[in-house]
Amino acid sequence: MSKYTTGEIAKLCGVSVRTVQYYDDRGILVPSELSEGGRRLYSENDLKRMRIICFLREVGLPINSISALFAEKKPENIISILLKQQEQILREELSERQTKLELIEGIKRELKEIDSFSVESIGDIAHYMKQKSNLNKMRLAMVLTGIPVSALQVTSIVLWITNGLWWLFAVWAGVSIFWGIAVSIYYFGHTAYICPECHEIFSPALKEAFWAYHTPKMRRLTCPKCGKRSLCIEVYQEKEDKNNG
Amino acid sequence: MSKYTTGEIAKLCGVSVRTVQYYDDRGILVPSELSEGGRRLYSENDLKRMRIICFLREVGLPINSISALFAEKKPENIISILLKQQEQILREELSERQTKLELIEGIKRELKEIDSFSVESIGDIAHYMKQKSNLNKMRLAMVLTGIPVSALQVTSIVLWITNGLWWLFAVWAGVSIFWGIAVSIYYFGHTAYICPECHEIFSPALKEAFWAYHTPKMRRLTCPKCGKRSLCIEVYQEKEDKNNG
DNA sequence: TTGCTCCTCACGTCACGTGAGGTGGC
DNA sequence: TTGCTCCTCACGTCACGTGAGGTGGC
Repeated sequence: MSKYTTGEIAKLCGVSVRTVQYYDDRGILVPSELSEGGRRLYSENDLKRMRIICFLREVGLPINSISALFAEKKPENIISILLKQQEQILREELSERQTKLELIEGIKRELKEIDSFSVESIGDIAHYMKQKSNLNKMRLAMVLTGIPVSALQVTSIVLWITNGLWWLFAVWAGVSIFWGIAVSIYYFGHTAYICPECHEIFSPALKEAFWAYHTPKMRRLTCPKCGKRSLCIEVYQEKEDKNNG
Repeated sequence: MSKYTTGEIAKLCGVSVRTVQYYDDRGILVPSELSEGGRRLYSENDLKRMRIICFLREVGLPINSISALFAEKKPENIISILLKQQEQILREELSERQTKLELIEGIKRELKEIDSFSVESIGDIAHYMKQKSNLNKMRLAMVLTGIPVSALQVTSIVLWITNGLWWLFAVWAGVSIFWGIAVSIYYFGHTAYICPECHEIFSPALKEAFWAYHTPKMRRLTCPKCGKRSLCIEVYQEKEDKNNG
């Protein structure tokens, strides 16, 4: 019977000597023999067991589970459960990394759009990205409520031209003005802006915000804290009573 | 100026109190004030900094990197590098989990095909799976070398029927017999079999293996160790001089 | 005798979680 | 006075890596 030393086992299984020693400490691969000098000697069966251990480790099973597996009288019963659990864990870890990657992708996109960026602006963008879905939901809701108003507009114009029905157009005018005011109040009540200079989050006066130059993501506003006028990132604001005096 | 306690900061950022304290220990978020009783008091700016830290942690950046980032005079220079590195790391971790998942998928498939399985058979299957690509490469090579032989066969038969050219068929017979012997020797020289009973890996005698009943993955052979005749898994064998006596 | 391998401590890793035992603040 | 929050140690996690200082085996 050929016997293997620690180093030989390590080389055959592609791990470090320390790992083989560690598996002895943890009791999952105790050498079947010790030399007079106290050195570990592994048998052919030990090598096979080590190969099994290495495979289970490659799959990601923790040593405790491997230990439990070998302690079991009928390991067949437990192995498939362990593998299923491990599969579940791996899937979760996968989607976790996916999320992190998407966060990085997101911030890289946003950083490209900003010319002067500081570390603080990362905080701003992070805030913006977290509230992004809320913001998008609100915008979608606004567009959806706008559909009947637009439909009324088209109908009223068509009927005015074809049938001379002027009063429907007048109704549309009334409704659309009311709708516009309501939507504006709602919208600016639920959005806030981040000053790129001092990173203050503020809600502008309705009339300033309404007429201000803006892009889909930003609006040129005057920061109430630093007083500078610049393009501010729009973010969603949770409705909460303000207690800043 | 409103001041936040440890617990408030923790709640606002969705982390534990211990985490806030830990960030103080690590020096990435030192409270701007302490109460007389020695309690941490955080300012509005501290909260913003904490939000940045939390975002960077969510992305997976280690605390050392965050610390380095804040220590930098021009953090803009370093942040994009850090994010790129992190992206790289995440991609590697992703493919690592992918590999582990594929290993589990593989072993689950193999386990289904075996009726009586023990933990040792997992070692066998792991061995088989590792050598699988080698085995497939060899089989492909054999098929490819077989193509000219088959082509010769078809040609010779066609010419025999249409032109009465019998000698080409004779040539084919000679070549194909030679090819068959050569391939068999090569094939069985590079494959081994695992006994499902005692998990011994052995190379059978050529003539037994050649005639034995087999499936694409297994062959019914007699194990030289335990003497039992059973369906053995075929594995690839690295060519190496054997020194077992 | 000289390399090489192996041995046993024992600390370090990473970002906290989890008590223990004590105290501040409403 | 009573809960509640917060404080500081300090150990535990997980699978080894990495010396240090010493020794076995060819």
